[in-house]
Amino acid sequence: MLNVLSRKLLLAGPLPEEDLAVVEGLVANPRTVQARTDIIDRGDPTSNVHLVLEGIACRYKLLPDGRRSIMALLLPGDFCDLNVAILGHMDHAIGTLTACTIVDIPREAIDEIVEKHPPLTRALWWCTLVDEAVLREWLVNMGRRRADRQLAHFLCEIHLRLEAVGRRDGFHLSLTQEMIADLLGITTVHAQRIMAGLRQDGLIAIEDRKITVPDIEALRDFAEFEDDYLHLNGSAG
Amino acid sequence: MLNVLSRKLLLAGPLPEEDLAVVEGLVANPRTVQARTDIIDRGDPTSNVHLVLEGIACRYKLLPDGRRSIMALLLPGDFCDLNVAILGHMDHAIGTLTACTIVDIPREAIDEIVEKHPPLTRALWWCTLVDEAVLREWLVNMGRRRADRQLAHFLCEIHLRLEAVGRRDGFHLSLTQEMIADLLGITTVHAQRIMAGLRQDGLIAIEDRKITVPDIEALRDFAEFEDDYLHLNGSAG
DNA sequence: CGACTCATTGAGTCATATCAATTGTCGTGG
DNA sequence: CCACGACAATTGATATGACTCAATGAGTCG
Repeated sequence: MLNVLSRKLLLAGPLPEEDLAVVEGLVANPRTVQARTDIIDRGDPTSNVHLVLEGIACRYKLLPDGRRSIMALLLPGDFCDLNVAILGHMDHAIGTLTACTIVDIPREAIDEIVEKHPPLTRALWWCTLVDEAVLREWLVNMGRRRADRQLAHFLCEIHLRLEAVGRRDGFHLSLTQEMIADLLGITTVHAQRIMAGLRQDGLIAIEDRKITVPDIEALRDFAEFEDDYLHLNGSAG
Repeated sequence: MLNVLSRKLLLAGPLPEEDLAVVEGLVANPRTVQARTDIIDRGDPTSNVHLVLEGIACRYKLLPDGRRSIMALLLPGDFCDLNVAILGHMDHAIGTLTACTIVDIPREAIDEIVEKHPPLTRALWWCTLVDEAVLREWLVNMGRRRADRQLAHFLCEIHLRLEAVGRRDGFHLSLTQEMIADLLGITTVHAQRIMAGLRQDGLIAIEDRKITVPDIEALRDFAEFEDDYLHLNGSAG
């Protein structure tokens, strides 16, 4: 059974046995981090590379007035700061939303991969490009879709991303309404409103603060969701 | 006098003479492209690399209902698709907003740089990371700022980015209200409204469809603009 | 005295209502 | 393509009450 990171990297295309072994070796000494805890703060110098093994983390910024904006969700298999070392400092913070398992990877391990394992390097590169593509789609989502469709679109994406690394298991998302509001760029009150709407329409179900999707196809239709931006079709290269 | 690309790459840090010469060599056989013309279409396989020498281009997507979302502005010195070759296909289109001068760079030239010129490779990498940082800031901008402040913030960014590559010359931006609306995720009518508002407050001036900024400091204050995300301080590494 | 129950409290979250601000839609004319 | 007006829809601001859950501390029983 492969770990999440291997599963994710294989989405970019096949990897030689040797490289896969290297990947498996990277995931060592995981540590647990509580929910709502910063992993990296804005302004920090860039040090180790962090990988999410379990749970949900996010990139975020705080505005002068205290409001928060979440710019990316980091799911199992996602790197927090693979390449930010090139930039001198972090221009945003990274924190957990739920309890997480994190692996710290020494930057030298990455450097060695870049030197000695071209196929694996390519896979890592692929990851960062997909992250960027997701960011672009979020921008479209935020700019051109109403909050209810935006949430639907977002849920479709997370559903697919979790499935891609083998973490579907029924797909239940456990985020507070405040977190969802910060994700969608709306207020918590409005988040409540649109969630109530989607629930009434049977597009989502909520029990015990967990969101589930009874009919993913219906939700995709509602959101006008097209998944090409996630580049999961393995047509890399 | 260095060309725009050299100026931009030097923002990442110093480069050896040899690498600078390579950069200068890249910029050959520029061609002119009319305003509102696609350079690359969504779904296209990835081929040559394109570089903007003059004018303004953008990344954009079209929604099923025909609305457009502009996700990035490509200014002189910006690459259109430096690294997208890793992904099999373009998930968005790239088109000109104003008339542009474009250089087509064979992908092999990039491959050679990656093989033989580590400092230059690092500079190219820096470019893509800054692009991503800008994308994140746009997401914050769109999610958490009112349209007028959002426009102000956007103008501050363009001002700085043009200045960084030596293209300030008074800073006049010549975009239609529709383009600005597609940039900010609003309607053209609303774009008209907020532009009228900023003009009334003396924060921008418009003449002959060109936006100018009489007092950049006042605009920065209004937008609560912080420029750290552009990583122009040369503290790379 | 120690272990246990069980109100009380307070923080955090969710649900809902009302009113206001922002933004979209449509239409008209320059 | 820009300007502007009138009206509608979406979203924000503010307030209130219900609910959960953990922490606290008083009281009870062994």
